[in-house]
Amino acid sequence: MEATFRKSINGDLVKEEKRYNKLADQSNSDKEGFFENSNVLKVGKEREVHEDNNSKSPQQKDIDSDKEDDQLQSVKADMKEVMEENQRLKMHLDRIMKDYRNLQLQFHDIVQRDAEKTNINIINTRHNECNEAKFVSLSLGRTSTDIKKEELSKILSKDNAKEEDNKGGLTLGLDCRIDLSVKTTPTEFSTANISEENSSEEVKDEKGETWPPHKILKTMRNGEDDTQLNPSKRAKVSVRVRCDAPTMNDGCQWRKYGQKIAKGNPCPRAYYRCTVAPSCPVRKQVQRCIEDMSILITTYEGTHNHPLSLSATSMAFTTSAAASMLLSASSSTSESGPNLPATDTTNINGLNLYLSNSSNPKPFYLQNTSISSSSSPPTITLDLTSSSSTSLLPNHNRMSSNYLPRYNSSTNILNFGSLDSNPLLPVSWSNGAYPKNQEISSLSFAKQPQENIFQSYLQNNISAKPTQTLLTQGTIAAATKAITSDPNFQSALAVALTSIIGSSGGNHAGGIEEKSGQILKVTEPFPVLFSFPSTSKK
DNA sequence: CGTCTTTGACCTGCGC
DNA sequence: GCGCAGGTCAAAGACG
Repeated sequence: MEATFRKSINGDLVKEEKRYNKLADQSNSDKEGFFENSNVLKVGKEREVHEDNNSKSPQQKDIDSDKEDDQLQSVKADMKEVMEENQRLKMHLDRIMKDYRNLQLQFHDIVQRDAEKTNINIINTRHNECNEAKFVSLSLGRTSTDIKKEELSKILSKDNAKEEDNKGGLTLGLDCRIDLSVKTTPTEFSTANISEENSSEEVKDEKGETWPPHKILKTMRNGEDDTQLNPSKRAKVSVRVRCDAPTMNDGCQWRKYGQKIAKGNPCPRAYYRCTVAPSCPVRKQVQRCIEDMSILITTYEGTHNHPLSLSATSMAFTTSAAASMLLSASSSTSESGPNLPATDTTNINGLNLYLSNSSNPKPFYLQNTSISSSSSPPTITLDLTSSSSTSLLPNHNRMSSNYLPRYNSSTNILNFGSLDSNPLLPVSWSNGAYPKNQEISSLSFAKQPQENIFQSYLQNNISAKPTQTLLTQGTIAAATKAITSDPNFQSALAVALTSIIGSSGGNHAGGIEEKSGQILKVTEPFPVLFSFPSTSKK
């Protein structure tokens, strides 16, 4: 960024210098031209000059010399202006560079401090392994590893190096890695940590040889631990959208690696692997809905270990938010016992959600195997096929419609922003409501004011105080508490969920209303995982 | 020629 | 142990 920044600033300076030089040249050429012409007049066309001089009156000569003086004066004035402007720009550049360095130093300090605290927390946590701990990962698609203190500077320097290489490409800097990679209890989101470890593993071996993805996967399979083998700890996020294209544009690059005819659906299921980074473990399955061929079901699994584009980040964010709810619900409901029928209505952290089996998909449902003792991984499905998703809670229609992702079938792009947002920029990380003079404001890349619940919530509750608490475990707890206790978030989430459920035809929502007496009111805090659920290998 | 897709073979987990 | 189904691999072909 610094390099890019320098380039742009320097570019301006160079332009100014060019302009200056041009003016200088012009003035010189004017002068030279004047003298040249004079010479020509004197030497080449002596006769003419003679005649000319003779033909000109003394008054005309004075007028000519006045004109030349005026020209010279104006050119000199221009040069002076340009030089002053150049000086101003240079001073501006210096000031900006100074600010940038200060910010960089501050960030470095914070990361270092957090690493120290994290290490302390890890030690404490290991002493209290029997105690359950709730985790929140705020990695927005990228995930974290147990970053050692000394590695931080490397990472920073690497990032800087990348930025040096990255010519003008903006990278979303919200990938601050938070992780507490400790031995986890069964209720913790260990899969996320595992995938993070895997995903962030060096793609190169000791010899510096780059491994192809399949080799990495094989290695990962050999070295994995038990939790990764446990399918009940994997979580998948399915997204149902109406889409005519073979696959929807979610901002990532995918490579198809397989296709199968699954039982019960004549439409083949396609398997895609994320190719943005060679070691990225994220996969997705794409299959047409048997009931409605226009509906495309995309199932995401795994955690991206690389920076994401804005639109991909949006998808990662939304799906991981859904996954977090699923995992939260999973861990919560599993405590109530494994004998609950899979289609039972279960109160999960205050959220009344219908659980169902995969053969009978509902517009929004949890497929919770920890309840049904099924072997399939838990899956959460987001149904984006309904156009009007705000049949309930009319007072919140505008909010919920803005908070819900929409799929634009014409552009084949999933849009997580507001209705009037640019479809090419599904999520803007800036917001008109965002307080100015916050350090995080430097992370704003888009300019459309939006009312996306997640982004605004992040901005208000997490991003707004990045230097103080975001990277500490205390912060994590605080953020979890803030997220889950904030009535705005709760109501917005309730609206979003209600909208999804309500859009399905009212039966389920009605059931919720009847049974709970209140629509999807979040009554208890639940852990939030802002990253993809992990990929678990066989 | 490199990249991507296709597709049959293979592997693995699970139920019987 | 066997068969089935889901998931993955990798060779071959297509494509730009």
